[in-house]
Amino acid sequence: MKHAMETYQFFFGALANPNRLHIINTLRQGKKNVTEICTATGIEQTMVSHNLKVLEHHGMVFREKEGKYRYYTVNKKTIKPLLEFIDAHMEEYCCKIMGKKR
Amino acid sequence: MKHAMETYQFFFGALANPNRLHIINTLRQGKKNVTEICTATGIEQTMVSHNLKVLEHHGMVFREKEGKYRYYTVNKKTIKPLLEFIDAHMEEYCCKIMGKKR
DNA sequence: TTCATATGTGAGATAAATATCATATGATAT
DNA sequence: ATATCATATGATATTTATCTCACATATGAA
Repeated sequence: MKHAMETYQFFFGALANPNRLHIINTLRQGKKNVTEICTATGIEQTMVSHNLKVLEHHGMVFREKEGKYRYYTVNKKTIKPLLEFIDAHMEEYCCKIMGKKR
Repeated sequence: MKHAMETYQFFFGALANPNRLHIINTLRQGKKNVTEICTATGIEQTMVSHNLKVLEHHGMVFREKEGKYRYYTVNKKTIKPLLEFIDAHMEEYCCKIMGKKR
């Protein structure tokens, strides 16, 4: 059943990256344009653009044009419950693993 | 807030891999030992062992010893709702993306 | 139109994850 | 004790993802 599982690889692959998670996290505070994301996260602009493209393609963020700016918002309907679900999983099955490596 | 996000990278990193997803999928049918996982998935034994180790470390599967066999079970409490949640996300935000690349 | 600011894209360089191989350990049977 | 089957581990080879750089496009201002 490799086929059905490809969907999940697609999904998880989008989120298994520190820069993308950092961007998602900063967008949880509210919508931001690319430059604002850069200053908030300290990530270089072209890297931010590359990663925003991935996130948008995976439905994790949305984009809206405003003049010369592109404002991005996080997909709260997906991200919020997902992160909460993971918190619960980690609490129950991986308590005290983080803090060490991997 | 890179710190809080590391947890999520840890979590997603465990699942963003085709072999590990393949193993998880085959374990959904019921518990299997390593050799059974190999034949069911077609993945080489050492690769299966390496990946099972990762999955166990992340609380995605559990292991129980039975004589010379090690039986693995999937963490249904996490995996089942997670995959269903992703199905819903994909349906709503990524419909018709899969089938193409990435 | 020309310039400055904002953002996006492609390609090569770099880093990280995965696969493979050789071998180790552990258990049961002979 | 030895042989065999089951599983695990470590090191290197290979693949894949990420980062960086040079440049492209787009918008609004001067």
